[in-house]
Amino acid sequence: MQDRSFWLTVVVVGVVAALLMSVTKWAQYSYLLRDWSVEFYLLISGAPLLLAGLLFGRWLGRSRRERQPKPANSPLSQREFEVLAEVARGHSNQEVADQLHVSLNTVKTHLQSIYGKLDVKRRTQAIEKARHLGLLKQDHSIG
Amino acid sequence: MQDRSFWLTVVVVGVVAALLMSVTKWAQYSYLLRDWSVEFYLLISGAPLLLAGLLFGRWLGRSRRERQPKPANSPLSQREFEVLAEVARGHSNQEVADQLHVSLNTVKTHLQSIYGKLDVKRRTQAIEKARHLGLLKQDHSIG
DNA sequence: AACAACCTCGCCCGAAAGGGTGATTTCGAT
DNA sequence: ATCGAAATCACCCTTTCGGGCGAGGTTGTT
Repeated sequence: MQDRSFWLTVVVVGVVAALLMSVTKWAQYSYLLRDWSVEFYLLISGAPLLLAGLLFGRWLGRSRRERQPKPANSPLSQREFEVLAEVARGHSNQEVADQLHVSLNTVKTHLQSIYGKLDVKRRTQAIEKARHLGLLKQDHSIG
Repeated sequence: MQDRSFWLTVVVVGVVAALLMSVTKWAQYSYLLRDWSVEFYLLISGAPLLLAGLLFGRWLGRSRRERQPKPANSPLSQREFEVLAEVARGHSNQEVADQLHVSLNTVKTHLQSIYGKLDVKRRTQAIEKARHLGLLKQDHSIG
């Protein structure tokens, strides 16, 4: 992955590492720490740990996810249904990606298979057909 | 106007004029006509008349058009409602333009004001909101 | 183990949609 | 007569979508 969430993670880790180093530096000036010794490397090693934690959190969030029910006779898979439901609420692909905690490319891939399964060419057609097939409720309500 | 229908008209008129000239030429060779005289200019002057007829037909078709009913309390104008209804059926802007016999730009302009009136940013949102407001029926049915 | 289905993601490209400006015409109300 | 809303259209530019490719990992079934 080389998209938003990746770079977001990089930036976050970078900022946190910088903060940690600043704090260490301050502690040094305040004579709380004598030099860049054990504590420094300990704090710096915290960055990779944080990164690991973030990735693990992402993985966890992806594993046990509250999944909204889908019709049993649906040609769409669970995930595809979730994507289509978000799309039907008027969200953009990016918004759906953020909502479902996946990348933009993943949403687009899901949409491709949705279009294939429903035999349509556009998202609006997919919505209309899904509604026609009883896969979507009449009103998903927007703000 | 400098789009599809314009150039279509130009092409049609051009082809018809060419045909007329060919017929005249043939008549000449067949000794039915002696030279490029009165008949020639008469036929050639038919082209502008045909053009005028086409434009008039277009104007007529635009004037008395069967308009589908719209909710009385709608914030949308008659035409805007028609556009939105077509969009809700899953049609592209170009398809809507063809359906309503207007240009692609006109459809896009209508959509802009629709988005403004419904306070949305995308066509899917407009559909959802209109459905929520009771402006659109649940099922517009697609092929 | 092998297979299919599903979920995830990246990259590239072309088509469609969105956003803004400006303009003309028509028509009804003031 | 003028004023505004509606409808029509063009041109420009940016963003979003759609389509196709490949490619991993997981899960469940045979």
